[in-house]
Amino acid sequence: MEIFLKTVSALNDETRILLLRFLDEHGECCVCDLQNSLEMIQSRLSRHLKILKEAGFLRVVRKGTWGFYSIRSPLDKFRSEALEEIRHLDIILPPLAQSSQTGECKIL
Amino acid sequence: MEIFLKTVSALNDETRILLLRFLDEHGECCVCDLQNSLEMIQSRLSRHLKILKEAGFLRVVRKGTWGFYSIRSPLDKFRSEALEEIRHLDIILPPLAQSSQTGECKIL
DNA sequence: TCTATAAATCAACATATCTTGATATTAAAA
DNA sequence: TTTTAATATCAAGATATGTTGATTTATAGA
Repeated sequence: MEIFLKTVSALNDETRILLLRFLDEHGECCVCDLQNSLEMIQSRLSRHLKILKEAGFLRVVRKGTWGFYSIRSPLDKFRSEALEEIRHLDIILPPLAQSSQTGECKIL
Repeated sequence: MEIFLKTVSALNDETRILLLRFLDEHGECCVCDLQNSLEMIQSRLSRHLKILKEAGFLRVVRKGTWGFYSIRSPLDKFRSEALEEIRHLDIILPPLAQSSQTGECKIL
């Protein structure tokens, strides 16, 4: 029950749905690219990434001070059904701002 | 997005998960049987039934002053996946108290 | 070691959701 | 028509969740 509720409550937020959709579309992203792309302040983003990770949707790979988040794979049946559902929502996805690659990443 | 969020937020509550599981197990039930079976006060039950109905999980048939709730059928893919998930949670289901049939239904 | 950057966590406030008890609505029965 | 039973809705308080700005942690580089 707890795990199911954790999974469901992770889905129960517009910001997190957008995050899942964005990572599904663009693949692995570092936090600062997500900040730039989604114009979201850092603490907010970090919070939602953590919730999605702990609900089993995301994985993180750390490289130095950077954190790279991506959709966990494989997802179990229910989570991948949920993701499939999210794929079909009509969400306006902002483009990926790859400031991490251009070296212009100076948040704040 | 709105519909998906409504569906998900309907699932995001232990009481409603129990209700779905109970109705899935026992089939159509009237509100007062649910009250007796689940030992839940009336306003609380009524609220959760409404949320589940408006999220597309339940249907109601009225017969006089009675309301009979059941799992809506057919459910779309995501909702039936969710229900399937709920079926496999280990929830202790109270037995169905059919006070409506024995005529002993006098709530409060 | 000292500094700077990326990311996580904390504290305070705002908003949403759940619970309960009280009241309103509706339909059947007297 | 009046009463009663079943259900729905409302109002108030308690708890949970989201947002922001400030602080902390951790790592790379000077």
